[in-house]
Amino acid sequence: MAQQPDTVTRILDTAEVLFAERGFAETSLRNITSKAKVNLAAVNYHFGSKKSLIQAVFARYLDPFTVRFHAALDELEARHAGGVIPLEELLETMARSVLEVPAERHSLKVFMRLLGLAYSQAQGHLRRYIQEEYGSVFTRFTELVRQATPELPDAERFWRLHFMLGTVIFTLSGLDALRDIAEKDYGEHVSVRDLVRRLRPVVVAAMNAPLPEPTPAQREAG
Amino acid sequence: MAQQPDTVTRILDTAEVLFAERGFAETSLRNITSKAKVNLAAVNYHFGSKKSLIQAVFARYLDPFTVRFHAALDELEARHAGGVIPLEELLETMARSVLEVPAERHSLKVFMRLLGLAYSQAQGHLRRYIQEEYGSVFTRFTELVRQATPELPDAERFWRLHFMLGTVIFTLSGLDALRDIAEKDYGEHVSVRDLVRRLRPVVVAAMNAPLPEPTPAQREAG
DNA sequence: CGTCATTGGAAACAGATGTTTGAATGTCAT
DNA sequence: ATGACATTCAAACATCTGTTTCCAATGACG
Repeated sequence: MAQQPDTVTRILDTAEVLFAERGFAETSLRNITSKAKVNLAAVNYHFGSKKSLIQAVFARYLDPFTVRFHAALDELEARHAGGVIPLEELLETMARSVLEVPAERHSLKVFMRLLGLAYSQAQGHLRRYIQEEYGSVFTRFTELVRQATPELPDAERFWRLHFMLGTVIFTLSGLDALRDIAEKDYGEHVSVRDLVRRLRPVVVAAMNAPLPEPTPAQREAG
Repeated sequence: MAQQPDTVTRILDTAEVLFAERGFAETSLRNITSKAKVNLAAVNYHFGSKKSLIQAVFARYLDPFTVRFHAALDELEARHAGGVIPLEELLETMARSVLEVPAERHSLKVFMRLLGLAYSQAQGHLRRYIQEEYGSVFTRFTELVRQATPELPDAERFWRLHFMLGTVIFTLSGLDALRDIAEKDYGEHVSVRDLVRRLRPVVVAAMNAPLPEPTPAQREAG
């Protein structure tokens, strides 16, 4: 009877799916525990609180991701031996790292949807937790992007990176809904890898877009 | 004592702010009514239910928006008299219509944050409501975009439009958090108009990006 | 001035929520 | 087998949720 995974794993497996489908506030502990076939108290026993459960769900994705991404960046830096890494390769590496992690065990859809929720849901504790726990990888990545795009003003690069973050998270986290529309309208089934293929030239073009016209004030000053 | 706006308006004004700050599920009717200084029962009396209140909050933004946007598109079509409207002008018109509406009475920040929530929150009823009520403007807009970008395959244009929708909604709905970081790191205060200025070349470049490499299967077929 | 429909408000409702409790059960090393 | 420990379980807890009820206040109209 111990053929199925242990309680902690069953809770996490169920919770991540329900969270991804309905959000955090809209998913009760009773939803989770009944579907996972564990006792209600098990969540508070193993995780302490619902907040901690949410963070644990994220950690199970983000911990392996950061390890892999750091390793991939190490290898990339070694390959270019002190030189500048082209933007395309940086983006490619990030995409590959994101795609690899959930492929092992979980679904990319869930992963991206969770990331989307982390940004959009109130849940201040989550943003803080992710920032403190995983901010360093992002910092390392943005520094490499800075070297790859020396002609971009810092502020402009900052905003464009976030523009593209929005593109990716929004698209992949709302994928199910969009996929339904796309399939109905164009009869074309869209896989995640297909979407990444479509995203690549768009993101590159966006990062390399011409600078915006300066405001009148800036024109006068510059 | 009737100097302040009536009950319905006070409820809507308060609700939209709280919804934008904390999401729908995380905002209780008691939060709203106590802050708006109206009786708890007033919400159910005037709106019927919390769901309807949420929809009413959206309607107060989207109704004027669709009117203005349709009018702006009418004018644009008349100006080009049957010819094709350039993509830049279409995007420009959309941006102007979005910016105009909340300027009158409410904050753009709230408006965009609500749009972001409409996509990310579960709230199936909301997506359905918005789609049914306001889908036609979006359809008209996308048809004009189709004429402006005849070289793009339909599916590609569909996805790129949603990529850009993600860029804009994600950025403007998480604006407060991003603005804090940007100001801390670059000392530069960022207004919404400033952000729109930065978005313009990025969105245009993204829409005009080269087509993605075909998949091996497509290469073989095509 | 009196009538009556409409709007406002305090209280109560039924149900759901996260969390805690204390006993029962299982699992090992001794 | 016994004792120590970790886990599971059913039940209760207090609190919060959206909604409804019922009565008082209000205001328009004959």
